[in-house]
Amino acid sequence: MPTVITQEFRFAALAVDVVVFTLIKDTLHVLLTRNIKEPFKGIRSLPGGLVKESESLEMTVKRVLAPIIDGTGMYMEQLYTFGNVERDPRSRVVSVAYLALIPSDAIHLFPSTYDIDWIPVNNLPALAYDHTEIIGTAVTRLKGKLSYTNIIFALMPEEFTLTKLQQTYECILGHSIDKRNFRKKILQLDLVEESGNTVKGEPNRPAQLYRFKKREMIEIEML
Amino acid sequence: MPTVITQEFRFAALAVDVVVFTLIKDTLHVLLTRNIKEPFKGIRSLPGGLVKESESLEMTVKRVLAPIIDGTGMYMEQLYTFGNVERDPRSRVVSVAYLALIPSDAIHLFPSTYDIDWIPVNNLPALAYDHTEIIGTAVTRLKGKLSYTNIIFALMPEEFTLTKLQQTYECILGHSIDKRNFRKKILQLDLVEESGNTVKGEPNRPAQLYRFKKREMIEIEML
DNA sequence: CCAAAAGTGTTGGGGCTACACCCATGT
DNA sequence: ACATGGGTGTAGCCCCAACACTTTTGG
Repeated sequence: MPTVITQEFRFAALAVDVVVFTLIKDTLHVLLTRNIKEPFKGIRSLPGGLVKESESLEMTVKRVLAPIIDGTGMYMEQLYTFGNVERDPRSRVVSVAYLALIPSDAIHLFPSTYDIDWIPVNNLPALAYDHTEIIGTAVTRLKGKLSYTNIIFALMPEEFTLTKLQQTYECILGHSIDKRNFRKKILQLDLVEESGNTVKGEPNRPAQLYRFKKREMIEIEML
Repeated sequence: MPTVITQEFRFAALAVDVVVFTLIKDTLHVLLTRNIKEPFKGIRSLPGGLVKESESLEMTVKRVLAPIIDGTGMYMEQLYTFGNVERDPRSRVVSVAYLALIPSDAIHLFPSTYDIDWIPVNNLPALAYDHTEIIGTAVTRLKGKLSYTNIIFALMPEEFTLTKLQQTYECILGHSIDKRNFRKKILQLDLVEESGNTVKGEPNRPAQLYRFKKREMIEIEML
């Protein structure tokens, strides 16, 4: 690399795009905004923004999300960098995509001038840029991580029933799981503990509530 | 994002750094160059370079490697993007790191004015920038992929013995594997076939040579 | 004939899958 | 009492891990 980096190499803008997933009514949803300016006016896209000179990539992600959702304690990881020459029609923009997960009880959007919504990933409209591809990459990553990490904790509220946990796996993986085997496996892995509380007010036997012992990602053979 | 991307956002240079691994004498080696200019004169670093305006990231990787090694048919994947503000003392440089693998019979370096060598990953010298961290990330990725893909093909020559294949797994994973179980598993996965040739000229029983049926990466439960 | 690495089967145990009924509550 | 989801155990099978000796060649 050259000793001095000339202006010739500062042609690209650097952006982040964030794929925020959550679970709504047993369906995986992604956070989308609607562009208010050309060249994609009216078309939906992922929340994102240009990196500023004094910001790390993670800082940019937090800044971009701050006006939209409460990202406190949110799980976040770098997903992939999309650098095709033609991916942004305005000029060369290289985008570092991030994957973020928030629990289903923290999905409330802040009041905003932006037009922002949760959209089911299985029913996406046409999106700006290469954002359809980015979301596809994110879904693949999430599915993969479900089977060798405890990442699912990042989609669950503080307390939850084992049935709810199982449904979460099922609707992301796209296939059903045997109830007894699932419970044996989860309990044996020793990742959750009873909270002592139960679900009340339903016309059936009240379910035991559980919580994760640790809310940090570890690698472990799951399903 | 703004409609027009002003010069204010074009502060960063974009670079690629490539972690090229190969196997030499049953040890994982990485390709390192020695810097000939400040601020890291004399210090080793990964081969890399600044992305040009008309290049995709992959094109930059190929251009950077072309004078050094024959990368024809080389396996390559994007590894991670390193974007800390202070990672390059000269100015803001965001680097997209790539992981590349080449077979042990294709490691010959092109004659070059650069000072380039294969260095064992377990015995790295101090490196420039955050390149030690990048190599660490690459080793972790490689180990992980060994267990759920057939990626090892990218480190093997066209023909090889099963013992050699096993040794390759062992020295990357860092633990030994039972010979009979290993051979059962590999043959059952149906990834390799006998080439018909045998090793000649050794003072012991000649080993059968095998080749991979397909030299492209697939996901499959390995070890 | 000796040294060196190649090649080959079996057995036991643990984990996964498949499967059906009783329980506790609200109405 | 009934409707609804919660909660539980077992048996067969498959896969994995552990383990040692014979074979083939060159010198």
